[in-house]
Amino acid sequence: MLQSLLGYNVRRAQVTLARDFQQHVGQGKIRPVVFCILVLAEAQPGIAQVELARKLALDKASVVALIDRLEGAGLVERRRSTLDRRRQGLFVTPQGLLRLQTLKDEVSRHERQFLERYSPVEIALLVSLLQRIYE
Amino acid sequence: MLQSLLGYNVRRAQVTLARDFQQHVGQGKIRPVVFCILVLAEAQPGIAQVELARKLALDKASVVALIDRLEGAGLVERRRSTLDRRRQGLFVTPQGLLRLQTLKDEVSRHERQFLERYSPVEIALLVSLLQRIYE
DNA sequence: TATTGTTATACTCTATAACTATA
DNA sequence: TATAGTTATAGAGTATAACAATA
Repeated sequence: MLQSLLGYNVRRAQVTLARDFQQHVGQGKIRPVVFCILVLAEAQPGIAQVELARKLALDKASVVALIDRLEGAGLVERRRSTLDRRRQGLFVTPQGLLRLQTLKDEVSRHERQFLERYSPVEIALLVSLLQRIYE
Repeated sequence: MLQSLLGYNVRRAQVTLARDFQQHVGQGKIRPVVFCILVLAEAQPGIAQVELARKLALDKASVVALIDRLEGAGLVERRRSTLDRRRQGLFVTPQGLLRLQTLKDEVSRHERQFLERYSPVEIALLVSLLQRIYE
């Protein structure tokens, strides 16, 4: 009966993926959300923290704490925007880019373990069905 | 690029479902995990706490805390097994059964909001694809 | 007035480790 | 020795509220 609930199945899948991520990515020190921040900042240098919060469905205050640690580790830096001085654009440092490359490889290996269980069509389908939940 | 990651999509879906659950079930006081415990205890009266932990992918110590609160609210009770005196079987109280019925209705309404977005075939497919991740 | 970022704070959720009582 | 349950504890992860600076 539990197995028929969408919420139960999504939660079990999420827990499984999160634990495997922790075991195989960044020696357990990089969380999925932090990885996402790095990826987004690389794709869109100078991205605002509010926008990260929106894209990751977090409160902006939570994002601040995450970036504090990333900045402390020298992987990103904040730069005040000259156009809108309220904004602190986020940039991945050269060291961060290097680290990100390693992380991406680890994430790929981690994901592959699960993607292997599907055909390409099934993966595309699964992703698109999941997006219908949160989009 | 993030959108192509299985982990990202599952996480976003899970967060969306969990927030909606909190808004629509048990006045925000019942968490998904707690609901699951009630359902499992109803389906299998006297179920052991270790087994709940296993089925919900939690540590047994975490289950103890959850059941403490359920017991405090009078929704379940522990009864020492006479066959194996280490075991504390879990039983839903009459009051708990009443409450569970309400919760089930609320969960159904909550789930329906999302299930509406799919055809029956798609739902079955989504669930079966998700199970391949955690089974 | 609204928005960006920040700080301080508190709460929830979970695991770990060490323990007991039973087996 | 192993298992079921418990306690104490600590560490995450997050949100809320109040604030400063800027628009």
